[in-house]
Order: sequence, then structure tokens, then C-alpha cells
Amino acid sequence: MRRPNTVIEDARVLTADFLPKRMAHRNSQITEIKRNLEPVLENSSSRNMLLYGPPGTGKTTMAGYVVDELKKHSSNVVSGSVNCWRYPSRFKVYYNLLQDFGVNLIHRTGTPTDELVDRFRAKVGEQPSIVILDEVDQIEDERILYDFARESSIALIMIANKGTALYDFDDRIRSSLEGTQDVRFPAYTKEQLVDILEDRVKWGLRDNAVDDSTLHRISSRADGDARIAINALRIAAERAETEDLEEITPDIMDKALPEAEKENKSKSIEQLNPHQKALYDIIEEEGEVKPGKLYQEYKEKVEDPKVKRTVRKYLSKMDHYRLIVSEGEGRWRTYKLQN
DNA sequence: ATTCCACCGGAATAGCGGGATA
DNA sequence: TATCCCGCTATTCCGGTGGAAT
Repeated sequence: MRRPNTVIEDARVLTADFLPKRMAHRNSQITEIKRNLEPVLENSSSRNMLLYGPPGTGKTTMAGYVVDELKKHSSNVVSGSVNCWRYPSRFKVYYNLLQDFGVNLIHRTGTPTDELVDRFRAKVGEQPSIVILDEVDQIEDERILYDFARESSIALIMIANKGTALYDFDDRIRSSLEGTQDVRFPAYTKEQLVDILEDRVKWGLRDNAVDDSTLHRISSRADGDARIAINALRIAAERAETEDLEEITPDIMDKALPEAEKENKSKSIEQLNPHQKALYDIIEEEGEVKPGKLYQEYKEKVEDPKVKRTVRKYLSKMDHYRLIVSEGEGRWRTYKLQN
């Protein structure tokens, strides 16, 4: 026998990747993206786009949102999205896109990438297609971008943290991406975050479950990051629920924010392999450590240590995960934990 | 001024696991 | 069964960097 919920109405709404019915404070971005996307419906080529801005500013959510809207008006549009950070190789990018496109694939390790590319081309030739590349600067094989940019039936939406994300690519790629429309996603202001939270509260929580001033509290400390703010709200709601309260107190909310940040982090830590974990632990212990010392310690700590170059790769990966920060160049570089 | 040093990171290569083929 | 092919990861190789040592 289950007690009725005291604060939570709909838990799904309280997750950061829930696709909301409206996107607050992103009107200019919506119109801009829609305008660029519309030509696909008439089978003429659309403008490529780069959505950029800091984490938690709605870039990925927006891409999903706009594609959803578009599909309501035209049922023959297909779309796919890949996180190029998690799936950086040519094979994986095509594989994931084909799956999203509904092409049936049996994953065999022996499948050559070119076969996937052929099937992709065939599929894309049939109908208007939207391709979303999240974390596009992490892509490993630039040919992917070159191919997509040349394929006129594809509307390409790229997502990155910085507006300079495309600068690092080779000249040929850059010129094929010329005319890419930049769409900026600035960090939310405190007031905007409050609005966003209010939306979630309205659908996700019971009436009067949380005070406006409590929302202000969390918003002013979330640093413009809606993902953090929403997760903090969720954690606070769950806590209130387990404590059988009918309202989220300021005290609970205060504790929820660091937990939301921690949750973010531990999710990344779980992805690390034992070697990377060992490196992380050493850096945590030392507080701040130089490369030589770090490798020395690592070699002693772990059996069957990886070679230096591999460790460097691990470290840059962890840097990108925002688990550690590296400062300085060459042998003057130091590694320490984020925060 | 020149050489040395400790490290970075790109590129090529080797080895592995696993399915396909003969 | 033996061999080939494929993608992926780790390793090897190496040119580059910039302060320190000579």
C-alpha cells in the first residue's frame, strides 16, 4: 500500500532532459532555427547551424524541441542525433544516425564503415533529413562534416560550447561549412532560471509545494545553468517526499544544490576505467600535482601501468569531462580537481 | 647563444576481439 | 578450421615548446 505523494505530481517533468512544451526565454533562437530549417520541407537546401553556449543553456533541448515541432507539420521528415563526445568515430556517428532514422541494422564488428555510409546516403536521398551533432568539436573524423555539408538534403545542426568550435577543423572542412548560421545561447539570468523552474513546478509538483523565494534561492546559485537548477529542484522534491513534508523548505533546497553538482560529477566518475580512476584519486590526494610526480605515483599504485602517452590521453579526456583542470604548459603544467 | 630537459599531442602502427568467408 | 577483414584501443615514434642550465 503506497502513500499518496506529498509534493511530486509528475516526476518526469523534473528531469533536466525532459522536453518541455514551451521553452522560456529562447524565442529569438526558436524563430531563427525554424527559419533556417524550413527550406528542408520544400526539399531545398537549408542553412547549416551552430548552436553554441555554456552548459545548461538549452542547446540540446532546443534542437530536439524544434525538430519535434517541425515533425508535427510534416510527417516525412526524418531526424537523428549523435553525441560526438560519446560516439566520436565515423562508424559510430553513422551507426547512431541510421538507428535514429529507423534503418534496421545488425551490429556486427566486421561491418565496414563505408557500407553504413552508403546506406545513409540512400536513406537521406529519399526524404528531408535533419542531423544533430552534439559536442561537434569532439568529432574524430572530419570527413563526416564534409560529407554532411555537401549533402544538400541534410539540415545540419551542430552543437558546441564555444562559438569557435569549428575553427580547429581543416581548411577544406571550414570552407564547406561556410555560411553556417551561428545561434548563441547565453547563460540564463537568475530571473530567467526562476521562470524555467516555475514551469517545471507547475507541471511537476503539487500546488503550494514550493515557495517562490525558495526558487530564487536556487536560481541565484546555479550560475546560469538550468540543468543544475532543475536537478536541484528534483533532488529537493524527492527529499521532501521521503521526509513526508508537504512543502520544500528553504533548508532542503539549500542542501540540494551541492548534491546536484555532486550527482553531475559522480556520473562522470562512474564512466572512468580503473586506470583513470587511479589518476583521479592521486590528484585528489595531492590536491595539485605536476605531470612527472603524477605518473610516478600512478606507476607505483597500479599494476600493469599504461604507457605515458596513454596516460596523457586519459588526462585530457578527464579534463574534458570537467573532472580535473590542467593549468600551464609542458612540464609546468599542474593537474588538480575541478572546484 | 646554444643545448638540455620534461612534457605535449599528432600520426602511424600493432594487437585484440569477433564476425564473415572459404 | 584457418584466414581475412573491420573498428578500436594502446603503443611507438617523433616534432614542437619554452624555461633552465651551460
